Amino acid sequence: MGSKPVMSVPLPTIRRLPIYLREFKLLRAKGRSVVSCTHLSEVLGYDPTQIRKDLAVTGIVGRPKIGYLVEEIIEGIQSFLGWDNKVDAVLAGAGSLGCALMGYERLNERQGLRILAGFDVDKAKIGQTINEKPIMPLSKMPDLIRRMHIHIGIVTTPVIAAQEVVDLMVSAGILAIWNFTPAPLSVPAEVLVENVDLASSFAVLSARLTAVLNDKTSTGGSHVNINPITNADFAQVRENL
Amino acid sequence: MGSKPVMSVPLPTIRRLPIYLREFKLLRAKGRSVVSCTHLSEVLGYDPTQIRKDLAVTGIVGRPKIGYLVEEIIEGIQSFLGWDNKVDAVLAGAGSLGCALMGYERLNERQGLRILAGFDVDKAKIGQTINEKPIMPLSKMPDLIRRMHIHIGIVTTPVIAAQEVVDLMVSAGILAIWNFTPAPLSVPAEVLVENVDLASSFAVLSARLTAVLNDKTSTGGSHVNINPITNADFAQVRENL
DNA sequence: TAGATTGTTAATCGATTAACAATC
DNA sequence: TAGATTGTTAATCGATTAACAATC
Repeated sequence: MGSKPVMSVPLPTIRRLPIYLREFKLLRAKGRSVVSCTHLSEVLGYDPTQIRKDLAVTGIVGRPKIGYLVEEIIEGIQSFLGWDNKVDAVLAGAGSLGCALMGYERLNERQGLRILAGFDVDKAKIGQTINEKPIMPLSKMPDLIRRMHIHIGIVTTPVIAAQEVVDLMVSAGILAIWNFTPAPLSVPAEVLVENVDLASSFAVLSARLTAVLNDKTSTGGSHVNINPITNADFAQVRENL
Repeated sequence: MGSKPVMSVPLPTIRRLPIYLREFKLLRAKGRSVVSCTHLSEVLGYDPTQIRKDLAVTGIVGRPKIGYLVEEIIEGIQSFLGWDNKVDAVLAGAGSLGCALMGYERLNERQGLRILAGFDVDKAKIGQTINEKPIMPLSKMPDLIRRMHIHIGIVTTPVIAAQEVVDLMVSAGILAIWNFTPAPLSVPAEVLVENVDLASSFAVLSARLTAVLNDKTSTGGSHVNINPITNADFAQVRENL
């Protein structure tokens, strides 16, 4: 409750908190009850001062010479992130990614995100259950959101359907959208959107790898496989089965 | 070829390039042949100056009064990212997320990432094919990486297996790792790692939503559903099937 | 031409890192 | 106590935004 307004907390800090949290839980499992930033810094590769600043947003204070109490800082991070209470969500688009998320128990156990149901327009999917969660017709979604006061909507539809589905979610009262499609969603100012953009992530890997490989070839380095694989190569892959 | 060394290009810029690329392709499909930053700015919500700076890294120059040639800038972005050539990858961990990625044709069509095969230790999965790509025993992975000069490894294993699998990949010659597990991987300095961390992404949504909801309650705002749903609620969900 | 739009240089903003006093 | 570690203030670094001359 005494924590700072979240808007003033740097986004990079928020993104790092789950990484600290995981490490603290790992250390707790190993029986450690106190941990110093020095130690965390070695494991995670972050600057110790940055770690202190990051952890400070939770309101938890460490002890000079000792470090942070593992149990206390775990509670603090979870409370800051809202992961100490279960929160309900709906998911739209029961394709392979959507179903993977519905079956992903860690979201529930660690992050407190409980996906109540998936929604789809595909008759073949409707009626199935994934991880005990039903897949229902999309037409039923707004009513469920309203009746259960659900705040979080997860979008794993084909990109073409994303905006339409989001409009449905928003008008039914959804406040936060976790968007797994590449569509740039338009929502009212008060609705939060967090994008998981695989293309953006892959771009980083790809651009840096391209630069590395170009460097190697231009400096006459080792052999680089520029050409696509041949049919013969593919036959070899199958052979290995 | 004339492009700047990628290390000097800001990471946020690289992450935005695929977003521009998608928009340019959309505009091309609509028959547009030139686009201005002003227009892009309206659609994507970025500052026009930022868009100009971002696009400049590709080496493509726009025309004053006109804007960018759609076809030219598409080529430029793709070339900068290395998406104009197919690149081969292997995937370790054929769980639901791994299989979703193997079946995700857009990675191949848009980003030029061709996943040749998936690897797993589960006998039940080995021998299956996803999207015409075989799932093979993990023990065969290093040999395939070596023989086909594969540079990219995708890690979708359980977190416990991640480091071990990455070690296998690295010693077989993998140069870049796309990590979908929450494990902080340790690799030699020359190996690139890009993490897709669902927990970090959800943390942003979650922390902001928590802050919003706390605000609402403390200012005596509208009803907020704090309590977990009841069994009766769940019965209602099922009823809707 | 006039005006829209570009690329670039300078100013601002925000996050990271360094320096250091406080403290158990 | 002495030394390790904290929290905070100041300095640095990097990204975004503003200002403006160049140009089709």
